[in-house]
Amino acid sequence: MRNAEFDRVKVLRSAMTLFMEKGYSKTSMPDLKKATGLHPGSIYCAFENKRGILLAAIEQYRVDRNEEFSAFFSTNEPILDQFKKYLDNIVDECASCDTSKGCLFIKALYESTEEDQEIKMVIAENISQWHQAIADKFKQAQKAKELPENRKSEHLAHFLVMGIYGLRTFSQSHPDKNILEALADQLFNSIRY
Amino acid sequence: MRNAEFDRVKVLRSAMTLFMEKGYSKTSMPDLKKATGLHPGSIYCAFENKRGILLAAIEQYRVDRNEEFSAFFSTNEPILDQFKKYLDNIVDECASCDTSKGCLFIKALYESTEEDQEIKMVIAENISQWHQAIADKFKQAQKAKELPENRKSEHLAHFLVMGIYGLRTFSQSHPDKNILEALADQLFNSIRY
DNA sequence: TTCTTTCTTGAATGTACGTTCAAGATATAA
DNA sequence: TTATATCTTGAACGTACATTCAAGAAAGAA
Repeated sequence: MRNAEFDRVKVLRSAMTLFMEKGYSKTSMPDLKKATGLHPGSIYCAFENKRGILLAAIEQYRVDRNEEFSAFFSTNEPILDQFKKYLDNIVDECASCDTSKGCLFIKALYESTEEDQEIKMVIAENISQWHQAIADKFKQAQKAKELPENRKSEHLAHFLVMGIYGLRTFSQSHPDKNILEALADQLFNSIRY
Repeated sequence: MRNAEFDRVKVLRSAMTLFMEKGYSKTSMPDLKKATGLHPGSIYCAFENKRGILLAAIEQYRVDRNEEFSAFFSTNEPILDQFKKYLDNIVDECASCDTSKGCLFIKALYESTEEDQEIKMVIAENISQWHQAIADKFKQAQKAKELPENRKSEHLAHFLVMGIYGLRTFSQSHPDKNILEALADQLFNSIRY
């Protein structure tokens, strides 16, 4: 007879930002209260506990990144040009030094412990979906003769995923735009030829 | 008039292992006490505080990885063969699913916050040294005509560092030896040619 | 042996956190 | 308007942690 007052998506985006900036452990309930405007009781009612917020935030992150991916690949350009712009955007994120623009999957993966296999599994599944979406695009590019067909699209996708993770991780210590662009170029070229 | 009873290096290796397995935040003083056999007082006397243990562990990690690096590159083989074995060893670490065999630099980088710029700086400096050591080896390989000279050794080294970070991060969710080997092969090839 | 310096011990302290829950507020239905 | 169901509030609770420190132990010097 009464609906919740808060916007679930907005709350999750706030939590996402905090988890990326400070990490899960160092994000306290007071932090979440301050960022979301929600009181502990409401948070616990909506997400059960702190871990529930993380899981919901990861799911929201997946949805958001998914939409972003689709946007990059829904133009009329050649697929390789779409990939180039997709990579450029990642390089921009890496070079921005904006900690909230990192990858929540990586951040949560590195923070998850042995006891928390579920989080690892959820993220692994999300990454697999992302990998598959990339592989599908490479397959399309091969059919359109934009790419040679001597290498499997799944392999190319794995290499791109690895490269993106490398870029993101490298930028943690060396957020130098010139270097990152050169690395992205070489990565792109070693996929193209 | 009395020497400390504990072996500093052993203590730091224990701490290193804990920090890699559980992360810094989730490693508690009771954990450290159990793993090192040292009581809080002794730990605080030797390292000032928990953060001091992390800094000392990072330094020990640097020393250990440095020795390992030198060992791989002190044979009489061609330098590219040394690189191949170096990479193979990293792939083995990644595929082993042994959380203690990860990279403490990455782990600590991803856990460090904005307020802890010193940790980030220390690690960035350590990574730069590692990068330079790799670049020097590539330079040697170029002089020995093992590598073409059309790309700067510093760039090749950056690409290798990025690739290794990519492999390590990728293996966090997909510790599949076959995939990792294929990725390492492509990485190695895109440096060679 | 005795003295003195240094290291070791582990209980105690203060703090900060995740979580709970009962009282209060508010929106819808009757 | 009144009743009722649901959401919101925030104080309170228990726990676990990093850190301290004074007492005890032990090694070397005299």
